[in-house]
This record gives sequence, structure tokens and C-alpha cells, in this order.
Amino acid sequence: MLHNYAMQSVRAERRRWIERLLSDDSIRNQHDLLSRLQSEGIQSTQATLSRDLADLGVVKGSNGWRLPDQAVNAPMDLAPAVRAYMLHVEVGGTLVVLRTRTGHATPLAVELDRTRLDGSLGTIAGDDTIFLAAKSSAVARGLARRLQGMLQGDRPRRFVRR
Amino acid sequence: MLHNYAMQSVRAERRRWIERLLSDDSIRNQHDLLSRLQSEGIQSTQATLSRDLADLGVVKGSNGWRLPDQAVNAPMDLAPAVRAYMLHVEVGGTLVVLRTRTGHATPLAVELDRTRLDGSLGTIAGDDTIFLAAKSSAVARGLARRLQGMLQGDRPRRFVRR
DNA sequence: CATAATTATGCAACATTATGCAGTGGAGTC
DNA sequence: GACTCCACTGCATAATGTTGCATAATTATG
Repeated sequence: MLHNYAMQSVRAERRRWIERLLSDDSIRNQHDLLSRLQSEGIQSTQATLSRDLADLGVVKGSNGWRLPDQAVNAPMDLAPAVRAYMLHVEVGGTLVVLRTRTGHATPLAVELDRTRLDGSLGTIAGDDTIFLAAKSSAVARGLARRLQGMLQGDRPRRFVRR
Repeated sequence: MLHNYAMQSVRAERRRWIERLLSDDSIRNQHDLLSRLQSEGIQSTQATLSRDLADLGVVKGSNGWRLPDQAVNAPMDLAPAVRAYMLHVEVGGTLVVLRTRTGHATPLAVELDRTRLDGSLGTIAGDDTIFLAAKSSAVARGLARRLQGMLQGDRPRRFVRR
């Protein structure tokens, strides 16, 4: 084997990269992960990754591997969640602002995060408000339009007010 | 052995250096520490360091060793915090969006706040997401680049995608 | 069911850390 | 000064931790 002079931190760093890669990309198998790590300059083997993943508590989801805290909730479509929780949506610059009823912001934000909306950088939820950061103001407008569209899904249009 | 004429202070001085080195550098193992001490003019052996570290209550963290008080409430550099917590960073307009694993957003945001990043107006942390408001979109891009750079830490690296 | 793909693991090699033991010299005592 | 006591250290080595290789076990696919 390679026998690095500093196993401890090599291991720690490798695992940090594993967490990073798993949350970014959709890694399909350990061989994929190995390749991605190598392209980051981290040398390893499948056997070691197998052990790392076990230690990190990573589980295989339908869409690749997921870190434990991301793997918890059951998959739910975004549209039903939006219909259930979102009151309305507006845009300001690169920020999409969603309003919900009090206490409903977090569950909706969770759903927004899980659905990896294209161009969405992330969300922060308060009590009845969600800020969704978009890559650009054009993307923000597009996302808002899509979210707005979900509201009308199977409901009469006139219900969307304000 | 060498037997200095004043053991007491030799020991005390060595331990002072150990504390200093551990809080500055990221020491990866006792052999590293030994080398660093030698380059400071302190002669010792791995066995002695092993005992010193045990006496000092030093613990092995994910990022090397940490002194006991540093292990808890961390007067920690930004870069180590970024390497430990940040999964990735992106920009949308004047907003820098950082992602962490669930529950890690707040500690990283605290660190970001403590480091008075130039052009940073403030941060808001959710559960796994931080919004950092920048003075301008140019500043935002610059900050993101700096943060991204911290990920590469001590390894010579090529490029950063995304 | 057969075969391929993917993941897990026994084992040996190496790395890192801990410790039994004996030697040394400073401090205290007379 | 001579003696004793003992904290401290280095040496040698034990104990523990990590990894790659080879391959077994498991899971997916036709």
C-alpha cells in the first residue's frame, strides 16, 4: 500500500471530500466516488471507501448515496408540498421569497432543498418565510414562475391571490 | 540521555512550545511535532511527546490535534473551520451561499462573523445553509473564491470546478 | 438461474501511539 | 561531600489503528 506519513489527517481529509462530493454530485457507486476523489487529488481504493462510507453512516438512496442526515425523510414531490404550504412567491433580485403559514416554512424549505432545483443555491427558512438564493435574477424569476405554476396545479386559478 | 542541567524548565518550555505549535499549525502526528520542535531547537523523542500530550489533555481531532480548550469553544481560524464544515460555496448576485452538513451552519457562520471579512455585510445561518450578504456582486465573487480556496488547504492542487 | 456489477472483509504490511524499564541528575538531608 | 529519593527521559518494544490487495458476499440484470 501507499503508506502515507500522516494517515490520520489523510483519512480525515478524504472523508471531508467524501461528504462534499456526496452532497454535491449524485455518486452512483464506490467506483464513481473513487474517480471523483482522484480528480480532486485524493488517492484511495474501493476497499477504503467502503469502510469510510460505513463509518460515515452513508446510505444508498434511490438517487445515489446520501449522507445520513439527508437521507431521512421520505421522498415527496415538490408540487404537492408547494400546494400544501406555499401561500405566495415573489422575487427580489436574485432572491426568491416564499411565504407560508406560520410554522410551515421549514417543511417546505426541506422539500425545496431535496428537489435540486436548477439554479437554486440554497434556502433559509424562518417561521413563515423562506429565502431561496438563486444563481442570477433571471433564474430567480424562472424559479418563481415555476413555483407559482405549481400552485395552480389542480386547483382553480382564482385561489391565488395577492 | 542528554540530561539538561535544568529539567524542570526544559520540560515546561517544551510543553509551552507544544501548545504553541498545536494551536498554530496543523500537526498530524507525534513525529511531525517532534520535527517542528527540533526546528525550534527543542530536542526530544516520540515517547516523551506521547507523555506530554497525554498530560496536556490534547485530543486528536479530525483536523489534527487540538488542545482541550480549543476542542470545545473554538477560537479557530476561519480556514480550518471552512475545511471542516463547508461543503461548497456559490454566488448569486450579492449573496454568497455556503452549504454545510445539517447542523453545522451556525458554527461556521459564527466563524465567518468573527473573521471580519472585507466587504461582508453579515450572515444568516439556517440549518445547513448560510447566506452571506456582500457589499456588491464583485465582492461576493471574491469572497466565494477565497472561501473556495480554503478548501484546498495544505495540498498542492490544480483546479476547482464549479 | 446465470452472470455481471457492486460492496464487504480477512489478512498482512505499515504507521502511529503507548509503555515497561533502567539510567540520570537535581533536591533534600545529614 | 555523600547518600537517598524520585521526577523525568530515552530506548526498545508492545499495542493499536489504517490501508491495499485479493477475494468473498451480496445485489442487480437479463
